[in-house]
Amino acid sequence: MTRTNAAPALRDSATSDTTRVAVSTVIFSLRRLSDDSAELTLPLVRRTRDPFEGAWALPGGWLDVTENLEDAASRTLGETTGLRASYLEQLYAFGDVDRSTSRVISIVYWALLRADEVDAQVAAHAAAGDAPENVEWFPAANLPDLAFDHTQILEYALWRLRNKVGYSRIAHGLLPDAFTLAELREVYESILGVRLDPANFRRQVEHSGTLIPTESFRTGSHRPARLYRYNQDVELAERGPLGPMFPHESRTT
Amino acid sequence: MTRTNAAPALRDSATSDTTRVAVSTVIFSLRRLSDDSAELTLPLVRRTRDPFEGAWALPGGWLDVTENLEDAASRTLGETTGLRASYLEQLYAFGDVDRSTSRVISIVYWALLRADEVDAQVAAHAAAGDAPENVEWFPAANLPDLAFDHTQILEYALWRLRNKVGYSRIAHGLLPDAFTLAELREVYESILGVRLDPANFRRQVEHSGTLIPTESFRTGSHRPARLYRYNQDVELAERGPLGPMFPHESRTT
DNA sequence: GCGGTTCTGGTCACACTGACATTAAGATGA
DNA sequence: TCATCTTAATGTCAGTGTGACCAGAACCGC
Repeated sequence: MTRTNAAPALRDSATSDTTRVAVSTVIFSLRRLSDDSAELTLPLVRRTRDPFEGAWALPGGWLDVTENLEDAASRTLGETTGLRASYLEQLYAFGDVDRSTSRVISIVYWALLRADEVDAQVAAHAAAGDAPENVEWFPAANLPDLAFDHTQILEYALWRLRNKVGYSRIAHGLLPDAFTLAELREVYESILGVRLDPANFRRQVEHSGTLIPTESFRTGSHRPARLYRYNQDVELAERGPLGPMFPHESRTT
Repeated sequence: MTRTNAAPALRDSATSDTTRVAVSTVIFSLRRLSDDSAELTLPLVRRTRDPFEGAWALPGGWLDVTENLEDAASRTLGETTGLRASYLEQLYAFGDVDRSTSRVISIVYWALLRADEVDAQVAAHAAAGDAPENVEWFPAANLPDLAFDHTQILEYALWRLRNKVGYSRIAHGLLPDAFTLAELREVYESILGVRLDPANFRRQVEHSGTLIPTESFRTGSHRPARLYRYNQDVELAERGPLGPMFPHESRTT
């Protein structure tokens, strides 16, 4: 768990003239703020090797010859966060000649983690005092300078996330099994950076057929809100002929 | 012009255990049929080397260490067709371990070629008798068996094209500078495989602000149709932070 | 009980769209 | 010459989805 690879690291920057392939992942989750609003966050890894040593970078690593691209993304995602993604999609292949000191093709994925799982994991690490070295969560709206072209990569990932949230159901990937409509709406609001009308939001999302109402309610300081579950029969996002996201698993979860 | 590379060819299938990077491109254009309808077509390259020798494959080749990904796609596209793409976009990076006899990562692009330029090029080759060896155009609806996983790649490219045609202006990439609304509608119809109402189509596309009416008309067997030009101020497709498609060029065309 | 806040359901106007009717304008053939 | 055919272009109408907004329901804390 404590072993983490910062992507595009170079063993040997000058000698080799071959092209190497790295896989990195932009990992999104939500963090609850003190004022009870939510904020988009993502984990970064501090580089420990030569180019950009000490700088923050996307989690990732070299592609193993015997490893599928998506598996590499899942693996490094697990190594940095200890979790499994609720959504994982290829973002883009970056391969400009001058993006690193040697020729590196970075195949970048982006992922969503359930906010509750991240909170639990972080709390567990804090309790045990074994928080992973060199990994830190940053608010997506306020990032440090990043190594290589990772700033542009992240910008593009954010753009894709904001776009996709508008025409798919990926927002559910940040929430636990059961959630209120207000919580779901808050996900949209923190990703898009806008405020949505609660009544209209309810109408749309209820009418979409992706939610299953439960008989439970979330009780708070005000009128209790009904809890909903996500309809597992509906894909989080249409992927076309690339098929379902995790064909290796049974869909019984 | 006659030199063509079929993508993922292997010099040596067994010995090397390194990962190699290839760039392939799915090239779409339109062909006018005898019944005066239009058909989506694409060029394929016949493989001349060991794995899948003799089979049809996507145009492409190995990535040069000193070459950007998009440049490699442009280059092989030019080598197979002798033309420049009016639209070029990265499709996906395919990298499953078992997709070839050795480990090959294929970064696939897809492109649109103007139908008139393709027609002119094909006619010129026919006249000069120097038609490129091992290159043939196939209707997208009726393709032969392809080498490697290229059939799935092509299916995905078609899916992306059909999707994108619905929310962007890429259809213009298949047409010459001036065109009638009926011709533009025909592009949509042959890509989507549906028939569109001429009146409603006109309303939508006119209202979108991407067309500039000219004072010329196309005269045929019936009432002449006004010719339109594409509004160059509008991008064919929104690309987000990846920026404009060809930042190297001036936009004065 | 009362005020405050959120949840939930509803109304209304507006924009967009699909279906369809109608006129304009040229080509063709009797 | 002129009726007919076909496509171009404009217009109408009903149904749908959406943003803005209102109002009652339900609970908390005082």
